[in-house]
Amino acid sequence: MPLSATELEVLGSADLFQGLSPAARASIWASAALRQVPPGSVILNQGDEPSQVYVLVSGGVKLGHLTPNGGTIALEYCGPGDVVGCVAVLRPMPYPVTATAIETSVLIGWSAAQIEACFEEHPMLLRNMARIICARVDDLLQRLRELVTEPVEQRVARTLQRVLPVFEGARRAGETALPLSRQDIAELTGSTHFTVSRVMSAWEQQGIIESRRQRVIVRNAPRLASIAEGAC
Amino acid sequence: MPLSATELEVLGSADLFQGLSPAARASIWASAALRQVPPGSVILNQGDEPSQVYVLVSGGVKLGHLTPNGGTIALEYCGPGDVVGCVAVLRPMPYPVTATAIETSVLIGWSAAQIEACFEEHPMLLRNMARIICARVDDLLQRLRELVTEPVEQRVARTLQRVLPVFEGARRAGETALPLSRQDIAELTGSTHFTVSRVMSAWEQQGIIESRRQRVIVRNAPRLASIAEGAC
DNA sequence: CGCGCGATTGACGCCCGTCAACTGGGGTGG
DNA sequence: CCACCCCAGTTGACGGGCGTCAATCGCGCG
Repeated sequence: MPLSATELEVLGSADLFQGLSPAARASIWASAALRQVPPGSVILNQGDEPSQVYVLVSGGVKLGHLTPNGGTIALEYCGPGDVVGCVAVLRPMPYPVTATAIETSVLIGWSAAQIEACFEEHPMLLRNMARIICARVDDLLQRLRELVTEPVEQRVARTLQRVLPVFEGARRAGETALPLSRQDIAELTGSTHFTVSRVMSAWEQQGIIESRRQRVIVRNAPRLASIAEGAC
Repeated sequence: MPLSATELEVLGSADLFQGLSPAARASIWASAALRQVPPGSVILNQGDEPSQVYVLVSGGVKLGHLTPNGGTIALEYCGPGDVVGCVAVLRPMPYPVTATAIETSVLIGWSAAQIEACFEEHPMLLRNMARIICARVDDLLQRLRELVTEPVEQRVARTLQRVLPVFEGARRAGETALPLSRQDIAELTGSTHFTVSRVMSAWEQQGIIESRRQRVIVRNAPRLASIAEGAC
């Protein structure tokens, strides 16, 4: 199955392939396998030996870390162009997260050996991969800081801000319905769906957001931003 | 100033240089500058533009992240062989942490341009760097999980366990005095020195640890491990 | 249309952060 | 060599944020 023009455009603007010549890109993409998955399916599983790296072409993927006591910590919601499984292929250790499709998604993937070969042939690919992982370090560090220093309300506000661009497709601002349950947001903030519900109920009364079952619409983004920055 | 035999041995077993030929190592080390710093001096500062990467040859370095409200989160205590500043050189963003010497330390360092040249000539160096950053991702992820799911006492136990090997030089087990104040441990656990003091007072009464001013000695490591694992 | 599951709301309590006061060990200067 | 003083550590009191549990509601998919 060949990629469509819009899919190729997505790949072309993906961080992983920046600075590579068209020829290099073509060669790298040629060795990839295409995979389409339905919503809810698991793409790779925490604890498994790393075998594949993917770049998301279309759809959406949730990265979650399972805790020993049955809870889960949501790490990131990925959109088109994002890399999935990047931390694992660079070293022989089990995947630290589980990746689940939240909608019908198309990915292109490489086996560990294939991506290895690409690294050898195109050093820039490895550079890009390293940079992407550095971005993840920054993100985790920020999350750690927020968890230690900020109350739940502020973290929820930050989370909504952070997730918004992922789901904004061609939508206009103020009209994007985030497909997130209270539980999803709790996992993103390191909290519980009870506390999240209380926070969001208060916001809805103030007109900052609007919410239906499993859906959140941000109505007053500036106000949300000020809460995220700590203005009470 | 040339490196001593023991210093060369430390560098040789550093993760960053694994898989490189003696010739490659010599070439990489030749382009490095040696730097010696007294205790308490700042090696690189959070927010500065990244200019240097270092490998710690001897001594000890603390990596801390400063929060907007004046607090600090301790990320890691580095020992000989560890890389300092690795996340920053791979991309043009300010250092996310401040590195401070906790004792007289010797480091070898490269400028961004120099390390760049080494990457080009020795791809394995970049591979190793990427792997080291992946290890940091794992560490941050684990810290995040602990912060969300575990009470302070458990996190303090984990912290002592984690920091012990850094300070164990040629010491025998059960005799290593960790040079950490209550405040230091609080910053490592995302807590306060009050709570840490309470936890450690209880432990001292049970003979698990012994403590003096700015010093902690683990007397009953197995017991500490069981607390770290959540056995109350 | 009915049922299942996500959301809401209240009650309760505990962990731990905050503030204040006190103690004592050890380094420094006289 | 002693005395002073600074700062890390200790301990108690207090309160609030938020996790936990239980009960109920009601949207929306099948």
